Amino acid sequence: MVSERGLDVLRVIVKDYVASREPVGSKSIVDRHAFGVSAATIRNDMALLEEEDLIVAPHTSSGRIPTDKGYRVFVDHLADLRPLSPAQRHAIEMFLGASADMDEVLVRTVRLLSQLTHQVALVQYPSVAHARVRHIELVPLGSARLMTVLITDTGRVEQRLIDVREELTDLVVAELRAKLNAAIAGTGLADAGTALKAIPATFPAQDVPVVTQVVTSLMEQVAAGRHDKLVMAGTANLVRTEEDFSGSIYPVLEAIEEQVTLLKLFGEMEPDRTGVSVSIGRENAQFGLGEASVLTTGYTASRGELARLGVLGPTRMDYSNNMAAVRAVARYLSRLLGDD
Amino acid sequence: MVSERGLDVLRVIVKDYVASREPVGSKSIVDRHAFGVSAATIRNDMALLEEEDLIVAPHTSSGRIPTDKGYRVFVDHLADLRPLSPAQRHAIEMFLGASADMDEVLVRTVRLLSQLTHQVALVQYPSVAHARVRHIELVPLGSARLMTVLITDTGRVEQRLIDVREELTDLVVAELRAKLNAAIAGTGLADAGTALKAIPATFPAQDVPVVTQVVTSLMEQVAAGRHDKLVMAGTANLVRTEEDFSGSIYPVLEAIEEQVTLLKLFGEMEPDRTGVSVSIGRENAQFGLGEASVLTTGYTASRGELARLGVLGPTRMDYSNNMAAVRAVARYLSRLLGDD
DNA sequence: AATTGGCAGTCGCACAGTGCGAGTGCTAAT
DNA sequence: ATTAGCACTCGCACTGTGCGACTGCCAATT
Repeated sequence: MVSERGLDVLRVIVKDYVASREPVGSKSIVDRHAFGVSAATIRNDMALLEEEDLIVAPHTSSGRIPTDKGYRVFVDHLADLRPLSPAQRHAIEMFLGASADMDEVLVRTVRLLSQLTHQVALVQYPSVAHARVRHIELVPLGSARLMTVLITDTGRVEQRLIDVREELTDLVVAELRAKLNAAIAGTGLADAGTALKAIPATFPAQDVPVVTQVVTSLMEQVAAGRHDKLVMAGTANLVRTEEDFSGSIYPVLEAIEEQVTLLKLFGEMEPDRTGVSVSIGRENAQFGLGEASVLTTGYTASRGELARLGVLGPTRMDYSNNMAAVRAVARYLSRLLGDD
Repeated sequence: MVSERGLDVLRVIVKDYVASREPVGSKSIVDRHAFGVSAATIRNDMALLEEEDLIVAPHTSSGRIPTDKGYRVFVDHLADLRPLSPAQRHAIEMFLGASADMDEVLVRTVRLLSQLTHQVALVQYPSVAHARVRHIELVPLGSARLMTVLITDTGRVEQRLIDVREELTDLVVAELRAKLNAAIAGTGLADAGTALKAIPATFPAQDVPVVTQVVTSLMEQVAAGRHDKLVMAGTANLVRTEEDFSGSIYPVLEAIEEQVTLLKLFGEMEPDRTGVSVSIGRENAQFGLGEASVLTTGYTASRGELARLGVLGPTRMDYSNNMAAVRAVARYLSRLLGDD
């Protein structure tokens, strides 16, 4: 069994390794930290830790580095949620200053988070699942193309192009627009589908096919509106930490560009005791991110909608600082977007 | 003076170097290409080319590699616009199949382009400068916050958040919405500002301050709507070509994330004889991209609006293929978005 | 005048050999 | 349980060396 002091040893191994990127040996531990025991004792503790698979020696007679399991124990039991530095608080305050449109807010948030953590930052758009339709707009583009715009009361805007097979006169467009808005403005996205179905029948026979096409597309759009979007910043930071990935960071960058993967990962993560959910190393292997860790937490947008934000970086990252930053930014963003 | 054959030599040096990433020597040239002369003759030509600063030897007695100037001459005079391979054409056709909303189209386009070229691909959103206002929507969020949505007839949607200082009743919002739409629906973005100014005066005195605030914000939004946006894909490709950048690719990735930089660069590039504009190596030094090349061309969105798309990669890239791909994708996108 | 074969000279690079130092595990003593 | 001592293991940085690729120049050839 690993002793109390043994866990302290694990803690400093994680900290020192994260800071220096070098395997840490028993000697350097007693030098840098006041343990009050000799190096040999530390060595015994380290042997225990290695038996428990919490640390490994990359090669005979070098210092030890934490395993994924070691990081897990560190995060769950040992990490002190270090409060943000004054400089970091200042950065958040600065950012809070101006508010613009929603896209802009999320872009600024994600940049802020990436600067605070020096990692890749991710912010999920608020979900539209519980939103209500605020307005539908039809925009004819040329003679055979129509753009539909769906605005929800949570501020989400979805647009879509339709190639209409038959001529669509301005008159029909205007009528359709009016009827659509009358029918579904105010209804929840979940119910909008049924409200739409009845519309085509109210048109003269010769317009039914084309109107049906438009309405069908709109129904698809309503259904598809639930898929989520991500904004991202700080991919350059991945390069900075390149040495922490054994092979190339190419597959990591690929996984990141494939947002679907990340969204799935986001979906699977549940918050832990600190409110920040952490997924470490091989726990992400199925997503091609076996050497990366992901920290996320939720934030609330308007109308109580929940979405997530977080950071992604090498397994060897500063969990204490990054967890604190993620939590702080989520709070600020919630306040900024919330209903008050 | 560089002879006709000398230029041929430059051409094969560029081609071979791009393909192999290794300095090319006189021997390998006569081996791989049927020049009908001996290596010594090629050596003489190469000495000439070096005098003209078109190629250099990275170190004594190694093969030669093209200079930026060499690439420039290659692009301007020697590159054959190789037609796309059947596989590439196929990829474009596949992509053409489905059409969805505008964001979706641009995202798919940029991914396609990055796959065709194996470089970072960039697509600029169509400019809104000449657009007309189609609809304005006001969405109250909570009690003290309002979201404004501006839809143009080119399919661009701009949204923005306002913190209203005073209570804004639903009644006032509805009235304001109606008046706004009556006043500026159909006017060009350029004229919208003046049309808006008169609105606040038509409200009862106690509502004037808050209405003025909303209208002012909208005017800003109209003015700001001209700033452009980029979508991007394939940053992972930069990592693949990392060896082509002398230092780290970190500054390159940073410059790319700073979209303002790229937009400025886009703005400065004029198409050349082939319709594709090329900026090579140190020509981009002011943007932190001194070891990169950028190929762009224009495409036309609906209503004849012009925007640009292109790729960015290491100076040592396959210009022939990439120029062809950029041109082909621009054509397809123009057809897809065009008025017909 | 252009081209060619020959030849000496240069220099990067891959490779093997070596010594150093950091760190470990084990054991016997406290 | 803790400690000092010690033999042992390896990674790593350094060095020297031989090889090969390529060039530039020159005298001979067409």
